[in-house]
Amino acid sequence: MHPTSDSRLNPNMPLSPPAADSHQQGCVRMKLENTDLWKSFDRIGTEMIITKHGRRMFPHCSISVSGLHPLANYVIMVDMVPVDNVKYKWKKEQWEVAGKAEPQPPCRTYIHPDSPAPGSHWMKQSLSFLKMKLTNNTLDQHGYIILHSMHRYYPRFHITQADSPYTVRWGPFQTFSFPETVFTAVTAYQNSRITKLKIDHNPFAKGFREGGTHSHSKRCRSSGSPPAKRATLQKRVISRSPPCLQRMPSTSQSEEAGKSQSVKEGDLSGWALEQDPTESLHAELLELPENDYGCEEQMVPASVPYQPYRSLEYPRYALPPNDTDVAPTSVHPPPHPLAIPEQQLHTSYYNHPHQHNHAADWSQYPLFSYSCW
DNA sequence: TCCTCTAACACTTTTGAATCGC
DNA sequence: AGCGATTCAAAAGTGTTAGAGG
Repeated sequence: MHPTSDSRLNPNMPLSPPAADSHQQGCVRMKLENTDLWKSFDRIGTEMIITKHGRRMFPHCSISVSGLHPLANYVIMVDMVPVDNVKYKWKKEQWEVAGKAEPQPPCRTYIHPDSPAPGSHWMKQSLSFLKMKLTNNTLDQHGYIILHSMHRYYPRFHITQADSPYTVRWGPFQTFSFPETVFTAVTAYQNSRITKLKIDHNPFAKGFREGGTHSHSKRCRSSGSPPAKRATLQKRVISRSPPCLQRMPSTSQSEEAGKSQSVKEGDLSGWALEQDPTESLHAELLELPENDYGCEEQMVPASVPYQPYRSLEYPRYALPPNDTDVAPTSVHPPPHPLAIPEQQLHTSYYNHPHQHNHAADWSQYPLFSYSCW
């Protein structure tokens, strides 16, 4: 079925340009940009700090997209999905299961600040979710993604044709995820190897690596603040020369534009949408045949109950062609990570068949907060 | 006692307003 | 006057650590 048919099914769905027919959702491809960095962390066991006031991810999510219609508007968003229904603890230099998972916090979806934007914009350059923040504060008012500490998650990216975040609900989704982006949410780093890796790669952590205060900042305070300032200025002058290397220009600029637009038009760009996990609006959809959803979420299989929910909205698109950009595709959700030896965990467990024993928990992760619509 | 979480810390990077020069 | 480049200060962001709390 074609997107235009969707519009007929859902009167509120914005009409796409006629030419969009030639760019079916099934052709959409997504690539994780900083794969090597993610894999470096993944080999050790990625940990993401979450704080009460929100913490950015590192490595951050950066993707590139292709196969979109250049003129059609799309909304791109990301949410976090629990890998399993257990919580972990760090013991004897490794992660161990510490019991059943906490009840899931309100599910939030972070919409890329540029949304909505035409396909040409999304395909022009890689998309950064740098400003997305993670928190463990279930009462958070900033719209950050709420996670539980000591639980494992992975980011899941969604693309849908929509002229406004408000109309996303009615559109067909294409969902992507990447096996190397699985991480454990923590309030303090547990694995010292992760700490070292972050300090090596994260520029903000240089304050602890350089200046001689690393690990002893409180006891060995350096008195040379002015020299540090000079160094900063020199670096800035240098970095100004190639602006494209400082940050993603269009991202930051359009981000600001998006913010001002959000004030004017109530745009939800850059904000997370919240869903009370106790809501079960799509519960009736969870009984769909499993083979109806396999092609929709690519790369990493997601929760069984989640996929049928979306597959109902767009069961007509063909599987995207095999692409080296993506991880091995499987129609099965991942098995329990701990059912696999630790050394295999990060390399192959997504290819393992899965027993669908976590369906109820995963079904708590719909895409949106219905209270927002 | 152990585990988890929080806040303060020192430092770097980012951001945006102000200033300067053409 | 307008524009782009540069400067500067404030804000934001980082990992570490001690201490609080369960």
